[in-house]
Amino acid sequence: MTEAEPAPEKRKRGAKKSPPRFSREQADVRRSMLIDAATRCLSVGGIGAFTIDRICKEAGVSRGLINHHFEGLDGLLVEVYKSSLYASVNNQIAEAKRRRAETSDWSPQAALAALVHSNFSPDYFSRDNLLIWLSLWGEIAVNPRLKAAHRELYDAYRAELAEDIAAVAVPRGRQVDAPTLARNFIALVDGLWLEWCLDESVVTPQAAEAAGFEMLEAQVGPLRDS
Amino acid sequence: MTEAEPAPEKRKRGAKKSPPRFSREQADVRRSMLIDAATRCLSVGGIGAFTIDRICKEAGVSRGLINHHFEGLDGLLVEVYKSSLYASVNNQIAEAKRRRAETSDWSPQAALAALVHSNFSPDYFSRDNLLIWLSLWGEIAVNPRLKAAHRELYDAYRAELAEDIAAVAVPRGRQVDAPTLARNFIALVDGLWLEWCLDESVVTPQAAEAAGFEMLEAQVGPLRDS
DNA sequence: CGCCTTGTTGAACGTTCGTACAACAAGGCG
DNA sequence: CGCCTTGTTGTACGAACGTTCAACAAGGCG
Repeated sequence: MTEAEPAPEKRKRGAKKSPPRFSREQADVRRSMLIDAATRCLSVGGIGAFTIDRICKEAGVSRGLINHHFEGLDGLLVEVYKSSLYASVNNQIAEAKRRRAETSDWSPQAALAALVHSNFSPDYFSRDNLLIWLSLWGEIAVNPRLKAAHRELYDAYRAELAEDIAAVAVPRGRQVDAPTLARNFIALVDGLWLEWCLDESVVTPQAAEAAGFEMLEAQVGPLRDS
Repeated sequence: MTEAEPAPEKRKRGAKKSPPRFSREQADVRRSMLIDAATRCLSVGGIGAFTIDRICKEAGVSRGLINHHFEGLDGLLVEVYKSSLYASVNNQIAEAKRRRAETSDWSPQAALAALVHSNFSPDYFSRDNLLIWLSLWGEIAVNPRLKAAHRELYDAYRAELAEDIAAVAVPRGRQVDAPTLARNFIALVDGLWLEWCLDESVVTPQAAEAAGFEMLEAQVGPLRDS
């Protein structure tokens, strides 16, 4: 819009060939662009900014493109969920599984500490990211399709965390209700994250991480011995 | 709408006087009706159901009434916040203050236990109620006016909880960081509440209350001695 | 009974929303 | 160079949105 307009009048036949008005992209590339733009809108204006007009303007494309690449706006929202939440959580699960399998390189407590720590990395424990989650939580509570996906995702994450906890507690001879502890830990992290997003003066990411470790260490013993 | 319609045709002059088409209410009464209807809409459909049409239909009044009693739809949202969240939290604070002042009737640990317990009462720890909070959290993160109100409210609640914690810990000779513990407790409760709303199979209100007490008792000693 | 206040109505308006679709053009291919 | 595929555009459309406001009428008062 702000670029220099190249002669608004109709081009004569003899004029030089006009520059391309747009570029064609592979379907995957364009989908990623739209998902990224939609995610950006969410992190700025919440679910109220999740509209065709704003997303397309943010992506720099025309209004018709979302319905060409996705099943309506709802379809795009599901893809944003998968791309943002699903991908990042599944990534955490996959890395945790890998660490727990490599018993030669990773002690159980180091693997658990790494999983806990990853919850508080700036990429994840950020305000932008939380605003996306907050918007999606509000939708998950209402949208059955998202709700089912979210349950499956959280179940997997909770199970992985419980396994990591048990892998530390059992050799130490500690009697721990690992699933319950995992559930409470996740609740604490989400709650601290929420508080931080609504009022950043209440808690720092460092303090939140300390609180998370303290909850676990109270039951399974020290995890941060470095 | 479902009432028997009394003769749709135009009434003749000689006909009996027609029944009132609506009833006039005091401003306070009508405001309460609209706030209640708006709250109901939020608890059912989230922030997406917070529209003039649905709220007025839910309240059984015409579309023009919201703008007559409130400063637009945003004004009504602020009133819903004050009515739902503000009122219930301030109520908890007031009761906690009263209990803590009546040292003859309430021991410090009983007062703290009562405050903790109130977080899990069915009136408060309910799915309907959480959907309202979830909707409002999403708005608080975006709306500066709501954000300021929310910070003030949570600061007051956190301070009261910290005082109740200190009132138990100090006589027992326990060294406790009461403000931090209060903050972590609130985060845990909100997180458990959130998890329960998104997937009720993960946690029960009873289990959530147990988790809350355990977090506090790990630092200040037993609270539930009955 | 008739007036008056004012809570209430409902239509009208301009805006924004999501979707559909015909027209367009970019880039590959022969 | 011209055709063809298909990603992209931009308009059109109906529905729903928030707001405004003139008209209405319910209920109190004299």
